[in-house]
Amino acid sequence: MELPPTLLGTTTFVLHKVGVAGRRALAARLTADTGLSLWEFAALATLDDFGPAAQREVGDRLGLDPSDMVRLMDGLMAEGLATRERDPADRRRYRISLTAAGRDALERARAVVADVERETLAPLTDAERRDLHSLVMKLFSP
Amino acid sequence: MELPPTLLGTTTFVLHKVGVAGRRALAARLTADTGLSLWEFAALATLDDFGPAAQREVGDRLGLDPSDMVRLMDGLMAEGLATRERDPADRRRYRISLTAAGRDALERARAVVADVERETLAPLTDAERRDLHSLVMKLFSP
DNA sequence: GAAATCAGTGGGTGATTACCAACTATTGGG
DNA sequence: CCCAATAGTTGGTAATCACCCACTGATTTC
Repeated sequence: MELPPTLLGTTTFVLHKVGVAGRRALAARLTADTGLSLWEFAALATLDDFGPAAQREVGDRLGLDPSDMVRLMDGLMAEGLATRERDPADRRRYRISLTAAGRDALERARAVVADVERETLAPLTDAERRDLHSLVMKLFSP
Repeated sequence: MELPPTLLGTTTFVLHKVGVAGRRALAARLTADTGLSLWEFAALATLDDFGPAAQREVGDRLGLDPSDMVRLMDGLMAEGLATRERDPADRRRYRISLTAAGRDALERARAVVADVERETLAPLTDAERRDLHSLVMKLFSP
């Protein structure tokens, strides 16, 4: 596919293409190898990185609508990866915790993610990967 | 929004977020300032970079389905930005050409794109922008 | 000159994403 | 004690994207 120079010269355009392709590869391998969706992986990672939290808190961190969080969490409960208990201090909130199975799934998912990451960044040297990461982090504001 | 380190440490994740945000900003400003969609801009740029071409050829370059190309081109015709003539050498094909208005719209669009590009890449120095562009180009295969 | 191929067209589908409105229950401030 | 705000839930909608199939008219291949 010979794209026009005008588009190839636009960093935003190429950045978007590469980002979408990377995400698709990641999502495909993640569901194939662990059965997790990207959002499920993100939620598990959030719970592991920050510890048990209310549903709303996880949703806020990930920028996910509360109503979508419900459905996401329903899935995690059904698969036995997390537990949902009412917070005794504030019975409106849940306290979502990872189960042992959840931590296990997360570990496997991390390995898959690292694997796909290596593949999609294969054209770059280690130094270039670090450069790329620091550059996109500078652009990442919200 | 304090995202979990696991996600922030994943280049693909940050790359995708930045790419999508950039594309959204680009699309919004483009339609606001010129009335063009991103695809319309891409099609105009393709026609300008490579000269008049068949509808199918433009679609192939952009990776767009033929049936979607029809609808895209219909829009460009309706706005008077391109003309559609049968190729006398092969009357199955069209010969799509830019009109003067089309070239004009493209010039204005280019300026908007350069403008938005400057804004979204503002956190980077000129050298860093060049680095970023060459890095993502290395990752851009198809 | 019949058959296979190709450009363009019309009319869809299904997945994804990202929302929104309205409701329950619980809580905290005044 | 009452009222506003909050956490969670249900049941949607709208936009976008990336397809797919069947068809027409024109061309190439055999």
